[in-house]
Amino acid sequence: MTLLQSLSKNQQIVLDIIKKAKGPLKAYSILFNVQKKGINAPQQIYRALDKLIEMGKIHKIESKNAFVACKSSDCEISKATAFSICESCEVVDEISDAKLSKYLSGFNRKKGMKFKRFNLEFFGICKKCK
Amino acid sequence: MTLLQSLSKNQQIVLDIIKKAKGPLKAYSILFNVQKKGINAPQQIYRALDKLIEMGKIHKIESKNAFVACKSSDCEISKATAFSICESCEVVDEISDAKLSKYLSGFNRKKGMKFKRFNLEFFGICKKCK
DNA sequence: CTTAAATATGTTATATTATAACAAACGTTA
DNA sequence: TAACGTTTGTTATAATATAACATATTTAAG
Ligand SMILES: [Zn+2]
Ligand SMILES: [Zn+2]
Ligand SMILES: [Zn+2]
Ligand SMILES: [Zn+2]
Repeated sequence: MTLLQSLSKNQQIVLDIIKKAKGPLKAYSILFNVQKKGINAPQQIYRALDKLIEMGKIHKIESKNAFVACKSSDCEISKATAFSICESCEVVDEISDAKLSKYLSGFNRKKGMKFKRFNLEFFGICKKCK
Repeated sequence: MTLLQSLSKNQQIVLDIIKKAKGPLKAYSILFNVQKKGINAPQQIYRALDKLIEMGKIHKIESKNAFVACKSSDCEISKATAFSICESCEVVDEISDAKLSKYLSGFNRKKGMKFKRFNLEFFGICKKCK
C-alpha cells in the first residue's frame, strides 16, 4: 500500500496545512492552526518540519523563516532549491528550471569545495505588483 | 563620484568587530563583544547591522542568522551575494565569481518577474574537513 | 512471539533572534 | 536660529527555535 515513505500523524497534519496554504507559513502560524488537532507545543511543529524537509516534502525559505510545500519534485530531497520572492506582496514561488539547477550543481568543481546542496532566493517585484 | 558614506559611531564599532572576526558573527555575540564600549541593547546592534547591510559593508548569512563583512566589493550594495558554507566546520566564504553573478542576474528576464537581488548559499564539506 | 532498537509523541521550560515604542541627542542645512 | 532627518539610548516585548525528559509506538531481529 505504502510505496513511498509514509508520514507520521503529526507530519501529515503539518504537511496538509502547508499544502493548503497559499503562501509560506511560519512555524507558530502552523501551531495555532493545528491546536484543535491536539498539537500544543512548538517542538511538535519543529520536529515535523525537520522531517518533512529531510524528505523533501517542504522547503524552508531562509530569508523569511517560513515553510512551503515542494511544488517541483525536481529538487531531489531538497538538494537544489530556488525561489522567487516578491518584496511587495510577499508571494513566493519555487523556481523549477533544469538549466539553472544543472548550472549551479556544476558549479561545484570550480572551487576547492564539493557542494552537496544549495539554496537560491531571488527578490524583486512581481508582475501583479508592478 | 562615489560619495564615501561615513559611518556613525555604532556602525563603525559593529563593522570593526565583524571585520576582525574569522567567521560569521551572530547579533548577540556582537552585542556581548561591545558592551565594554557602551552598547547595551540589541536594538543598537540590529540598527547598525541594518545600515551596514544597506551600504553593502556586510551581508547576512540567512541560513545561519549571522553576519560577515563583504570581501568581494563586487556585489554592488548586496544585490548579488553567494556563499559557500561548510556543514562540518561552519566556515563561510563569500563567492566572488563574475560568471556566476552575470548568469544569475541574467536569469531575471526568463520569468515574469524582474529580480533586483539574489542570495545564494551553497552547502558542503570543505577541503580541510574532507 | 519477544525483546531491543529506533522513531515518534507529549510536555514543560528555556534559549535565541528580532522588533516596538518613545525620548533625547546630534548633524545638517535653509 | 529653526527645522528636519538621523542616530542614539532605553525599556519592554514579540517571534523563532531548542533542551531535556518521560512515555508511547513502530520496526526489525533473534
Ligand atoms: Zn522543491
Ligand atoms: Zn507582488
Ligand atoms: Zn559582498
Ligand atoms: Zn570545513
